[in-house]
Amino acid sequence: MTPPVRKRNTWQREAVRAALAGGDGFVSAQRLHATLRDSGSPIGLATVYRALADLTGEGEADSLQSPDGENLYRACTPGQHHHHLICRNCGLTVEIEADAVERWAQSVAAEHGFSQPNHVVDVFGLCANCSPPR
Amino acid sequence: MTPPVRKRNTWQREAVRAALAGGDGFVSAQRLHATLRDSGSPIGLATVYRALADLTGEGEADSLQSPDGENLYRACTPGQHHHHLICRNCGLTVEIEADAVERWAQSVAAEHGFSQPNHVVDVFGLCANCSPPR
DNA sequence: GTATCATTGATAACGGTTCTCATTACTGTT
DNA sequence: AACAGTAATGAGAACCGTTATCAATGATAC
Repeated sequence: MTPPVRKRNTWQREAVRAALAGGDGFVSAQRLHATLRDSGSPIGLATVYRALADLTGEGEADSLQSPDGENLYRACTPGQHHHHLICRNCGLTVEIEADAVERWAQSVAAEHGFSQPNHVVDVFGLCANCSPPR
Repeated sequence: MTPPVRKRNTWQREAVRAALAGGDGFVSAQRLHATLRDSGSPIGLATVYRALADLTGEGEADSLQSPDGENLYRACTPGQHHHHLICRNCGLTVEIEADAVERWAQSVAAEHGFSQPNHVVDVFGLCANCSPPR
């Protein structure tokens, strides 16, 4: 029914996907753009934003808000839902299991008559390396 | 040692505190400013931001980021740590106990060598009134 | 090859927040 | 009560991340 042409394959989109997959922790769109530019890609900033939004929508990337209002992105196994432990100094990210929290969010929401719970559960801290010596 | 003059009492600061205490759910700084202005206060926007930042720092207000990047504020009993269940349609807010989550965040952080966990745990959803009929 | 139309990218616009700096006014002292 | 010192204020500019605009480009179907 729907014509086969929905999304076109462009090297730009692929470059963003690759750059995201290559990175370790969460990256901001701007940082990703800078990285790509430094690697020689003449990709535009707007395109990076668009690609990231698409990837997030398709479940190929995970996004979250840093405490200072930036949107951060990270490659992510599709469809899988999990949370993160992020070092607020170096950006190191650990994916964490949160089944318990998952259930808790659901039940707490239901308990108060809320539907479609969209929880935000992320822990920012200092990783072992970045923790103060004492 | 430190001179007794640290913070001055101004009607502006008090007005912000009062407006915050009067409100029900979370409010954005801009909305709070508009409300104050509508009530006749000639208070400036920058001052509202400063007052909110101060109140948050002193633990008299709670702040969180809405999913679209705004900072929201709410009066809060000092020193008490809790989380929120927020209706993403009407803004209704319910304070929720999260002892379990609290402990979970601590242990998960410690488990991975992280210190000073600063967790973000908030649940956005649709309250009973705003939920779709079916 | 050609036509179509999603995608791109430079730049402008936008919205929230912070900064600047001259002015105001709270505070402790005289 | 008047004063001096100095936080605090406020209008507007500056900032920063993000989104919209729109002409040019190029991937895809035929």
